[in-house]
Amino acid sequence: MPELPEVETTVRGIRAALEGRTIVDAWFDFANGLATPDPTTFHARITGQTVREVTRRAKYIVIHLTDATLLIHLKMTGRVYVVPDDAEDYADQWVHFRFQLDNAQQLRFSDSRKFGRVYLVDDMDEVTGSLGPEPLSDEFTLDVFREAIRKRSGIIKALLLNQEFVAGVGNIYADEALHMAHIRPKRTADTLTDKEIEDLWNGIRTVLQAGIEREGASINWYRKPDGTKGTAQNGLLAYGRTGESCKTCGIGIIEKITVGQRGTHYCPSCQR
DNA sequence: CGGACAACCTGGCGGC
DNA sequence: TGCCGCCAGGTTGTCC
Repeated sequence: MPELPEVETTVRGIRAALEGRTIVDAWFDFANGLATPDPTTFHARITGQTVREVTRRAKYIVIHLTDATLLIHLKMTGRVYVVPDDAEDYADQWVHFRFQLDNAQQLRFSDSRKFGRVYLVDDMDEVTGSLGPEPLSDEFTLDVFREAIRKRSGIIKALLLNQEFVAGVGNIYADEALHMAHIRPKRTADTLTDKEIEDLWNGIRTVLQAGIEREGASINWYRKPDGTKGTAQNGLLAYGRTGESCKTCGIGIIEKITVGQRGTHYCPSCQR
């Protein structure tokens, strides 16, 4: 489910309810969901810590505590939300982690497929250290992107999904960025012209920014922390539009193929 | 470096 | 209605 725009929307949605609160207890029922540390250490350590700040790095929710950092990765079906202790939510049926706050509210982590992971570490770099640049940051300049592309030879879509190359792009926004840049997903990085690299750099930033402005794409599982849907799915031009007419050129019909084991959508007419 | 593939899990949907 | 196979927004590890 969640890519950079969905995680950013989630972070913005839980920030106010978490910052300044103290975690007084923690509960979970799926041990594999706790990546680190071991359950006993986790419970003992997180209890009593206060939330200083809530941020995002790539697709990770980063909760900075008094003396540690809690990271949550939503993977495909994760949702997090903060609600009163006695509140009931549709997604509760898949809740595997609860963090009890000091104001009779809980941070809940729901995840039907159980792919999501929780980390409690001294330094977030232990988890996020190998990630590539944040595509919407000032550091991610066209020059930086061009130089990085020039060192690569692999299939461009797979490269966009490689979190060590660019952090936060997932299957939806990779397809959308390539569509916007008129580049076929199976092209290899070493065939891209300078113009195409620039268009792709623009495309990545544009589709991610648009995704944030629309508060994420709710195609299937993703919901904002308040339980409602984002609207980015309404603005997609390639992803999920198999068999439909291309809105960009008005000529092609969107095709679906497989690239690197992922469903991939593109217009054979205007993506070359 | 890179590509193919299996694993991790469950739910929803289309087809028969 | 029921069952079956397939698909899914992500990542990691293995093998070649």
